[in-house]
Amino acid sequence: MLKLSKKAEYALMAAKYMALKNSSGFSTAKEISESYQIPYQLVAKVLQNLVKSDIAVSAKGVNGGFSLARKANTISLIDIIRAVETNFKIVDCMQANSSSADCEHFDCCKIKDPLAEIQRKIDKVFTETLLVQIL
Amino acid sequence: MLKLSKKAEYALMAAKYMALKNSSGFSTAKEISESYQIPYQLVAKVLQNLVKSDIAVSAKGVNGGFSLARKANTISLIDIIRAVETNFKIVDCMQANSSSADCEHFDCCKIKDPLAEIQRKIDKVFTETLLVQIL
DNA sequence: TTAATATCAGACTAAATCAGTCCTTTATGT
DNA sequence: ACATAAAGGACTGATTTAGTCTGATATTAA
Repeated sequence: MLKLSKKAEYALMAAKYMALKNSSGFSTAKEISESYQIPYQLVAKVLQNLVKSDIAVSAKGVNGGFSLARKANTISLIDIIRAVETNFKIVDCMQANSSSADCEHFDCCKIKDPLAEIQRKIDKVFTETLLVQIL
Repeated sequence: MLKLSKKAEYALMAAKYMALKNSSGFSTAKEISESYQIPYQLVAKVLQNLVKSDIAVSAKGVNGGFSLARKANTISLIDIIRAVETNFKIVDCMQANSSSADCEHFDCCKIKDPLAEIQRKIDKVFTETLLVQIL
């Protein structure tokens, strides 16, 4: 269906929230969750994913929270989405080491190469759009 | 996850099969199913969808089957995909008449407009790729 | 040093979607 | 009539996604 997951949506929203808050300290998961009506646990997970991918930094404890690790004009949407989506591919066989194990049509498939080109173009769209452009 | 459905894959494969067969008569669902190892019932449904969208024509009975309604250089991939996918949108609120009923963040959502632009670019990729280019 | 706050992390459940199957009907050519 | 093949609807099972629950760890402030 070519739909983004909720995790990807929440990641974009959370990144935008932090970018708008600028350098004025940390944003907590609770704060973002309540501002955007996103389930707390979910947005918390997403924020942790952003930290793991070095898009955000975190601080534990009182007055802690999350903030962006870099400026919004150095973060592309594909960075954010890949932080929460392991398999951002239009078909499974686009994966790096895919084989006939991933697709029963692997050998007789006639649309692999054209789809790879489309995949490349879609990646390009998300790569070229920077966080600063969605503020 | 931004993945194409199997139906979309099968539709592209079936369209390609018919295009390659050129004007030399009909292709049956059974024939395509066996050539590409696609479940018969599924590819049959997909072919029916292509007929409904005027991408293919069909003939019942002995010697019947399916063939393309137009030349491969006049059919874009988005035509084929939309024939089998009702909701080809990266987020639900991209739907024509969407409202807060479709998204609990409809009013507080801060990423709708940028995503609409991305949607437009993705549509463009599929619109500009013609069936003839995947043969 | 205790209480409150907030991230970190993994297991788990529920809901939704997708893929595939089954069955019946309708139409066509031999 | 009979074989073939599309049309179409209902249904099931599998997979994926969304969301929840529970507990641990780290930090600050009183």
